[in-house]
Parts: sequence; C-alpha cells; structure tokens
Amino acid sequence: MMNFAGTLEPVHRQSLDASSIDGSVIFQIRRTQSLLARRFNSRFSSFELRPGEYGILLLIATNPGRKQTEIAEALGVQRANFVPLINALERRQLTERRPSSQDRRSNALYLTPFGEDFVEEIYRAASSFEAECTARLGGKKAREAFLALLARLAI
Amino acid sequence: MMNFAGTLEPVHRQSLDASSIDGSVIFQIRRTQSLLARRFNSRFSSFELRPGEYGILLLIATNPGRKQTEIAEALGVQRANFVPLINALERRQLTERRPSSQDRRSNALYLTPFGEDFVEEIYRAASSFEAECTARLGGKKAREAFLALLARLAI
DNA sequence: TATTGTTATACTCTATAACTATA
DNA sequence: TATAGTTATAGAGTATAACAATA
Repeated sequence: MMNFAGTLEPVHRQSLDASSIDGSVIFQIRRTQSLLARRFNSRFSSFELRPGEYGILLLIATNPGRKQTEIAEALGVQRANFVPLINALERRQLTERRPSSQDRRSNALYLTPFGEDFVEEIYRAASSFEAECTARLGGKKAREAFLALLARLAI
Repeated sequence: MMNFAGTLEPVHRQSLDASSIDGSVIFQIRRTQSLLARRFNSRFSSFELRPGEYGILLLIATNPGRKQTEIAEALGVQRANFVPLINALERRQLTERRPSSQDRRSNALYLTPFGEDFVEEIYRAASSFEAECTARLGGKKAREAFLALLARLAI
C-alpha cells in the first residue's frame, strides 16, 4: 500500500506497520488530542472539571457580563449544548445568570465570588499543565510554533 | 484575569476576548482537531466513511492477516468498540474475517477485492486532503515539523 | 421576522464489566 | 489462569429541530 510520506509496500512483520496513519495529519492530531484530553481530565479529576467547563469559566472570568450565546460561540459550542454545561456550573455555585438590563431575552453570565476563587485555584493547575506541554514541545519557541501551525490548519 | 502567554486584565469590549483560551495548547488542539474532523467527514461524505473506519481500512491494507486486537490497538480503539466498526465494514463487503490457522480464538482480517479497489479510490481523496493540510501548514517542512511536535506532545 | 434561551432527540466516540471459547 | 472476540451499557460530545419569550 502507501503512506502520506511517500510510497509503500505491504508488510507482514512481527510488529504492525502503522506508517500509513502515523504520517497523516488527520490521524495524528486526533490521537494526540485524545491523549491530551485524557491527561487533562485525570489531572483535573479532583476538580470534577472537563476541558469545556474550564473553558467556560475562563471565558466568563475574562469576559464577565456576556450573554450565553457569546460565550458558547467563542468556545465552539452550540447554544443548545451550552445549557446543560452552564446549568451544572450554576448548580455548583460557580457561575450565575443575571437578567440583562438591555435585552430581556438574554442572560448575562458572571462568576460568583466562590467561582472567582475556584478559577484562580484551577488556573494554577492549568498553568502547570500548559508548562508541561511546553516542556514536551521543546520550549517556548516550539510552543509558539505549534500554536501557529494549529491556527494555520484551522483557517 | 490571565492567559498562558503572560498576564491579563479583565476586558469588556465589543468583541469577546478569547486570548485566555486561544493561547492554550489543550484548547487549540481540541478546536483544530474538531474542525479537521468535520472537514474530513464532509469531504468523505460520499464514501460514508469516518476517520476511524478509514484508518481500519488503511491498516488492514498495509497489514493483511492481523488479528482484530492488533488493528484496534494500533488505532487506539478498544477491542470492544472495534467490533461494531469492523461489523459495518464487513456488512459493506469491504473486509472479511477469516479464522486464524494458528489460534482459533482470533480472526485474521483481510480486505476483499472490492475493499482493495475501494481503498485505492479513497486513498486518492485522502491524499488530496492531506495535501491541503500541507498547504495550509506552509509546505512539506512545516508539515514534518507539525507531526514532530504532535509526536513530542504525545510521549 | 429574527434572536435568546430552552427542551428533546439522536448519533458518534469512548469506557467498563462480564460473558464464551479457546489457549 | 489468561487471551480473543463479543455483548451490553453508560457517559461524554456534538448536531438538528422546534418552541416560548422577546426584539
């Protein structure tokens, strides 16, 4: 057969030949993303927090008072799927909805004081997680290069 | 608040400030992977083929006669979840299970002749998809660098 | 008419436990 | 006793349609 780095021939050895998928951007990004998500979840298991929920908290922290649709869109989550996520955070007293003064259709989202403390705490854990990623990548320059390549792919 | 590139302050402007998640490896790889998967699926919609199924076909093509567990493990899929995937491919006459001669517990996996033709066909589509990724990344050197960075992250 | 939040629903992907038949 | 394949099940994540309240 073939791979994406060049040509290929059939193989039948002791160890399985995975070069056809190892050289593929779509497969490798899928595998690495999946592994990183598992790593993140196990690291944050004590906080009972998934990457999506942490993203919501971060975005509300840096953008208090925005409506649900705006936060959801920035995260790439559809507004219908955002509802149970924000419900769970609200049930844990981390966030609150306040009726918007300008538009009575929308909810303005805020962190509670407890939520603020919580975000500060998990931010430290997230920073160390990101620092570990930076180390694996090979330093700050490699990290910037990696983020730039991800951004180019996503255009 | 803060982001992973440096320090941050609260913001409240017209457009939402997403720098806290845009500078994060875990969020950016998640977003890009999700976007690429959607792009792949829409590109391959005529083949009714998802990335995982295409991966199975590629691996069987390059490693005919291997047992299910080996193919599943190479893809990072658990053997329990592999069963419905290979069932679907077999129902479409793309692959077949043959009883192993050495070990009657295991199934040796093969492409059917029709499956061989099918893989050749979708390989052309996949190659153009990968070529498009290469172009977005900025050329072959950038692609190699990107795959190397993904591999470092996954260690 | 269009938008915000919501409910309901469905499909994929992933994770775990337990069963059977073989080894 | 361990392994290969299978079944069942449950949890995330994601997608679409439709509704009420409001613009």
